[in-house]
Amino acid sequence: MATADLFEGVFDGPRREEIAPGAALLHGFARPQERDLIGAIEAIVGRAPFRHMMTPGGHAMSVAMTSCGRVGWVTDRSGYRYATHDPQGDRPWPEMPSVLRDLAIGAAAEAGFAGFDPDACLINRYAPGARMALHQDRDEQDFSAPIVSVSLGLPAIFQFGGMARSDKPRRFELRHGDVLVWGGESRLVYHGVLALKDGDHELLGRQRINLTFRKAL
DNA sequence: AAGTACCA
DNA sequence: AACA
Repeated sequence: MATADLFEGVFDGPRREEIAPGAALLHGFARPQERDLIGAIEAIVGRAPFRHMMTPGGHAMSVAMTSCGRVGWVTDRSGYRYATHDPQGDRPWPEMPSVLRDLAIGAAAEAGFAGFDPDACLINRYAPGARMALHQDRDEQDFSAPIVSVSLGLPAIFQFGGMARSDKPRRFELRHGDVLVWGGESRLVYHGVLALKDGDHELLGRQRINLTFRKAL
């Protein structure tokens, strides 16, 4: 039996996988802070609840969203944009907690993007069946900053494509504690998430929570 | 400038 | 599951 088999299914510390130029999958990077991250998310959601936003085409998104930080990403019939205030309640978004911000900065540095200074963190909740169609993150002002994506709870299949929507996406499983960073040549790649398979995560139950850090302004 | 992570 |  190979040594690796002895560790099958056992957390053996962070592992970095370069999946494309400028893109790194940091397996298990967020595991040490998992409880603090979940606590911080609960506090944010208490003040800015998850909601299903409307696409410009008038369809409710299957993923429920909220934000924290200087600005949050919003969509409604008038389009996509970053806004300083939560449209539901017209209050500023909750501040970005240090445990979230420091994790994102650390992951970015680990992936080769030292000096990342996120001003927005979009928090996405996937219930079973929720998905995210292939799209680009292009509502930010400065594409020199990477995107940092933290996965918590149930695993999901992430699609990582190319610069053209027609480029066939590759698939990667994103598990609890994984952090995916993409920037540089990969900053504008099309990406998405397949419909979430049902399951029961020991900390988060029947859901996946994704944190996406950006420099929007 | 137009279109958008949506749907069938 | 990907496509038009």
